[in-house]
Amino acid sequence: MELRTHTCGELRESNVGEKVRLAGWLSSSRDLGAVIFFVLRDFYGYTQAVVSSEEQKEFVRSIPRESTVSVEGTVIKRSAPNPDMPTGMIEVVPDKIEILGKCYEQLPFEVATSTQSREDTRLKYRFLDLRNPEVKDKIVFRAKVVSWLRRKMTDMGFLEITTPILTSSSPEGARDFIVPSRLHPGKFYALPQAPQQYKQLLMASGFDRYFQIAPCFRDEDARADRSPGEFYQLDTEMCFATQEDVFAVMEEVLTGVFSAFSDWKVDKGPYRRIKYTDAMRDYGTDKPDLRNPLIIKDVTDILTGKAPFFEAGKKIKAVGVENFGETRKFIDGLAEKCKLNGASGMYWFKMDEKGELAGGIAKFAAECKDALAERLGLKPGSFAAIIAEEKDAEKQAGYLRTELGVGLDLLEKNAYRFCWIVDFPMYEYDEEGNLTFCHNPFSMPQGGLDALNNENPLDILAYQYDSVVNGVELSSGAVRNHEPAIMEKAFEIAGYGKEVIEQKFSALYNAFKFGAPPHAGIAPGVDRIVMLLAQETSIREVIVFPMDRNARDILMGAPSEVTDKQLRDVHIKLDLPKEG
RNA sequence: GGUCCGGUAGUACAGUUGGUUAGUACGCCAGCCUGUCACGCUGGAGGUCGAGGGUUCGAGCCCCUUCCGGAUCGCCA
Repeated sequence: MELRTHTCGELRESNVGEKVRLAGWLSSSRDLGAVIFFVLRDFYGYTQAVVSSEEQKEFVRSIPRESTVSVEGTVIKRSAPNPDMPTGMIEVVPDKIEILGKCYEQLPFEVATSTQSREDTRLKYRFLDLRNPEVKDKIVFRAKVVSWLRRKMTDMGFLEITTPILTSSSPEGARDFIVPSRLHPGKFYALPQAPQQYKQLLMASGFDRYFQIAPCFRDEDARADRSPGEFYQLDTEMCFATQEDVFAVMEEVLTGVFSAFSDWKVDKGPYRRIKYTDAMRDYGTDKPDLRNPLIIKDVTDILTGKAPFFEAGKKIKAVGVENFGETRKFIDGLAEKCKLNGASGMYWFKMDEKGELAGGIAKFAAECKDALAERLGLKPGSFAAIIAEEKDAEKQAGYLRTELGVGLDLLEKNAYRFCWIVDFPMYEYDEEGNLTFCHNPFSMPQGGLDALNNENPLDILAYQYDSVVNGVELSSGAVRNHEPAIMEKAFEIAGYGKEVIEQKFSALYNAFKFGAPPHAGIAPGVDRIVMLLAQETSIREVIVFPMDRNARDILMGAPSEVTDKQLRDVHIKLDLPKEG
């Protein structure tokens, strides 16, 4: 006989009287003395069985929870149904109970409440953690989202092509994971940070519309919304496409997937486009949360010199809030957070019911009350918070804006608000004062070769764009630079000779000499899409076997030492710092 | 790498001003219970209080060092 005739989520009143066989994990048992109810759990659900013979009760009592068990028996109608359970109208009266796989060890946590355990314990016993339906369902959810994205992209005429995992190191961007080569002593593969060059090569080959649910590897530290080591992107690229063509496709895909998997309000395309400089000015970040109604205003012209701490040379930014009813404790807490974030201070005042400035720095600001009131939209009952910094004023004001919006509960509820951040600068100065690519060297500069030749590099914009939803950077993309001459000039400005392009991007550079199509693409982060849709704050909850935040796989014990032979094979001698 | 917070039974946590035998819940073990729904009730076992050092008559608690975990910044073209 087969191991099971039905799953544990399947039986209903209509099955009453049938002989069935179920298999699953012993989820719980309730020993009432004369009878024992026990519940089997599998991927599909729960089903209760009931035993009353002394022999069967003794056996059931001997089975440790979380063992796998099969139950062969008859479906009966329950005398006390459980309406909260899909199978709650019935139960199984076993003829035969068998242990299929015994649970020999004490459980490190209870499956039903696994999420309350420490994360490292959960990760070490991830296979148990995943038995918890609450945990498992997020992985199922992810699978459905990925499946939806695949189907949507395919329906829109994109071809799924997988590209190599063992590839070459690229010089820009994040730290590479490198893999030593056995056949080529002293040489290394690198795991791709993104399939960037491959997909552009596919464009040069004429694969008109490409996509891939692509694994990407970057050896950088983790964040709550950024898994260390590896993550997945919906990587896509289109031939003969403009920025607007990419936006149109992505607006359909992103609005589609967010609508399909959430009941929240979802922006429809065209999304708001916000120039990078405007985003920095109004929101203090290039990933603004548009659910937050607060806008940053520059008040440098009004307040410079009005107080000892508003000396010339500082940029002064302010955020005004109406109907402010919070306590001094809230204000002090806000100031404390701003300082922890690196601000030199946070200044504030209120406008009282008579329209006079009060509290905080009111005595310094009073003389420019009217100008401030107009700029910040202050009314009686309003509050204004101010940041003054020589550098990073935008960033600190952006942090203030977020903390105020969240702290005052001003964010729009149950909504996904999308925007495009466009017109990123092509170049910026690095810490040493050298010109460097602001985003990536593959983007087409606006104005092309002409702009590169004639404009101040810092004024040149790139066809580079990010999609942002609710303050999360969801994807990054660009119209690519497909002209060898423009590439050469773009690299020259950043201080790289032609030989650097030939060395580091030889394949692309070469390909572009043989008739390259204009092309553009983008790559939304799959983990982040799923995280946002699942309303999770930790990205590790939507990854089936996540690494811990130190990029270790506790379950598998990776990274681990290898044998001397393995090292010899790849021509590597370790040079480790001495212990202690 | 910096800053902040934490580490007490298998798990989650409490532990007052430094003071007798370190508690609670769940889990585990034993017993009772005929309709439970994470059943309930009674009893029991289970602790290197992360590690090392110091202060003290006395340390889970105070100090120093160190390890580990979490948050955050740096970093992530």
